[in-house]
Amino acid sequence: MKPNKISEAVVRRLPIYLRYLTHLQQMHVHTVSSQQIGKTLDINPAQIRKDLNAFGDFGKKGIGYDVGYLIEKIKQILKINQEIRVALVGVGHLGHAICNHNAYKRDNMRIVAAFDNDPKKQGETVAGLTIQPLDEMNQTIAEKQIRLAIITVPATAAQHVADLLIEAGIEGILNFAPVTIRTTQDVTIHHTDVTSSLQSLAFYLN
Amino acid sequence: MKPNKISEAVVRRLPIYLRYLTHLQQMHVHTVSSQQIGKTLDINPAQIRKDLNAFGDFGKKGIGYDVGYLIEKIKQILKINQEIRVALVGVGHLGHAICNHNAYKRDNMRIVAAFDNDPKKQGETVAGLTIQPLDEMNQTIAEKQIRLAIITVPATAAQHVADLLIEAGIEGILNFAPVTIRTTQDVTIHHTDVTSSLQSLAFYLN
DNA sequence: TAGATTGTTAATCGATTAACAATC
DNA sequence: TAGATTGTTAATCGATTAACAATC
Repeated sequence: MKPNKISEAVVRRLPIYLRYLTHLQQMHVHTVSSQQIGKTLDINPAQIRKDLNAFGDFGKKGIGYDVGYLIEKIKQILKINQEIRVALVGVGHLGHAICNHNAYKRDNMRIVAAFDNDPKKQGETVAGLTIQPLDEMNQTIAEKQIRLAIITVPATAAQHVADLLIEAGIEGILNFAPVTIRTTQDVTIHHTDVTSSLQSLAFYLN
Repeated sequence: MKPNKISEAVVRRLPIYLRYLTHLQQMHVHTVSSQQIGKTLDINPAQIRKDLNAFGDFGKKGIGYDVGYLIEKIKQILKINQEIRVALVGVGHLGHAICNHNAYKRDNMRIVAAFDNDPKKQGETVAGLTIQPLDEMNQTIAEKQIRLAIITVPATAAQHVADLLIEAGIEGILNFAPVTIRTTQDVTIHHTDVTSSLQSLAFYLN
């Protein structure tokens, strides 16, 4: 693996490659070219070759990429060749949906704890998990070796919840609350918000 | 409004600005500087001024931006100063959550139709909407003047559903299915996928 | 060998940021 | 006036793409 610094754009494309390669594997396709990947995913083939080559020489000139080998390599790069345990905070409609979706899928990102500050929800289960109060976060995150967190609380609570999570040692956060979360710590925070996404779509209306 | 071409990066930031400005308005703040916005949203102030200035001279030198005025301007730019009607296809856990969330919010992006190809779901209601079969899509989209669509069906069905929506005259699609949707038509397609987002987060684990 | 495709450089393109005159 | 802040240019930085030698 070449240790040049990797841009976020590349990191965001890797899961997209992985998803398509996994699909190819299920179709029993053993080899694929950057051109074929590019055509399917609407990405420039040179871009794909450059992205992959930043981590090593995975392809064969004149042949292409071995699907199974490339899947393994990308999983290594993304560090998802091991189970990554995830906590979810805020079991509203969206949190509920994400928990169920995750339980149904079989991949290495596993939600193993769910928290909510509503006493009425605490003790109930979602996707097989008992909903816990926020003050159990520290202990549970340590005990279960949870490294990532998903925030699906209202905007007003999001920063506070993030602070608690970071304090508890979480290394990355995926935030669905419509607010920008900030931190001085070395924690990666990705934002995603349905409303903002829809609003930016509206810009392109004729 | 200056007619230079606007990059997608800018369009994605506009809703973020709008969100914060709306917050300021609720706090009865009347004026704000690019520096203040930048500090809160973790965005370079020069970036913010440049983004906004691409659409007109909205600020006052030495003073800053009038919050209410800027909100109106951004809404105009995003074309959300009118109600935009949205269809949702695929009423699973996620589709359900998005419908409920949208019904609860009071903004101008309104989900007014929900479709699912499962006969058991058809006729049931979600967030006050009767779930309809896919073959009613064409008529409903025309009648209700629906312009955007949210896809929350499984990956295997997503491209087909997108083709139907585009055929029905939809102008933009927000796709939550873990697959890249392609089209030859002039339709904007944005992708968002929880699994991919989590996977890219994992890259930054120590 | 001929055709295909990678790895990689160089060129291009675009986005971000610094800096400052204008001006409130 | 002095301080603050925009609008905007120029500089910088980074990402994408074209092109092609290497080679399977």
